[in-house]
Amino acid sequence: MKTQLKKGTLDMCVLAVLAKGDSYAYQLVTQLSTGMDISEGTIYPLMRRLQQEAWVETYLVESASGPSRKYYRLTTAGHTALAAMRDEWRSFVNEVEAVVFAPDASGASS
Amino acid sequence: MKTQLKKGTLDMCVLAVLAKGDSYAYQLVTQLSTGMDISEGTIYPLMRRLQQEAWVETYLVESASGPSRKYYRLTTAGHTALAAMRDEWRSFVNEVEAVVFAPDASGASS
DNA sequence: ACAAGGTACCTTGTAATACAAGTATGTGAC
DNA sequence: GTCACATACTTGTATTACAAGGTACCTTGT
Repeated sequence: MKTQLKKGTLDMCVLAVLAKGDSYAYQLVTQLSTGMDISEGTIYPLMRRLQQEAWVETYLVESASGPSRKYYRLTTAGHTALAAMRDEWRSFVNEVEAVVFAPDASGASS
Repeated sequence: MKTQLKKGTLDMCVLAVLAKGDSYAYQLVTQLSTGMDISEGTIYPLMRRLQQEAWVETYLVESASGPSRKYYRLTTAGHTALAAMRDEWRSFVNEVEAVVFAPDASGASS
């Protein structure tokens, strides 16, 4: 999958997944890897950014099958940010498609 | 407009505009700046990339109002690449929206 | 007890790309 | 002669995704 297209969308995707329920980084990689394809080297810096923006907060939970898991929970600001990102994403997609799938572009035989 | 979202889409947008008719960089900036917002510092390196991929070819046309214009014309390979990009864009949007606008995400209580 | 393998965390360094700011040249207006 | 505009181009900076590596915990086999 094209790396460049993902730029700026992964934070929105992660926030959207967290909106459905708390999770931890390793699991997010697993969940999002079906389809979106995100890797560990990406998620950890990303989670730190989200936390620095105060969009998520963390708590530790012990695991029976490995080290403690650091769960992330969406804050109120996180929900707000997610909503804004969804809007921005929608407008962006509309603008791109207005250019790329313009009525005149390919179909007509002129 | 969010810079990061544009990553990887501008080349597709430029190819799509060129599919409707030849143009030169300065004009592309003007056209795409209504909506997409692309800047000169972006377009010139981008055009060179497109040319290196052999997706566009150039020819010079003298202008009565300034330096000669370097027009870009889509090659056959360029049309093919544009079609592939459109497909990839569509799948990408679908995958993102499957995550971000998932049925379960925001509406339900509980 | 020890090795192996999966879970889970995190940190480098690298590549791609968009942009602001600057350089240069031609043309016409004042 | 200077100013503004059209047009081409360059350089340096920021953001981000990723591969590759490293640490630590826990279970299972031997």
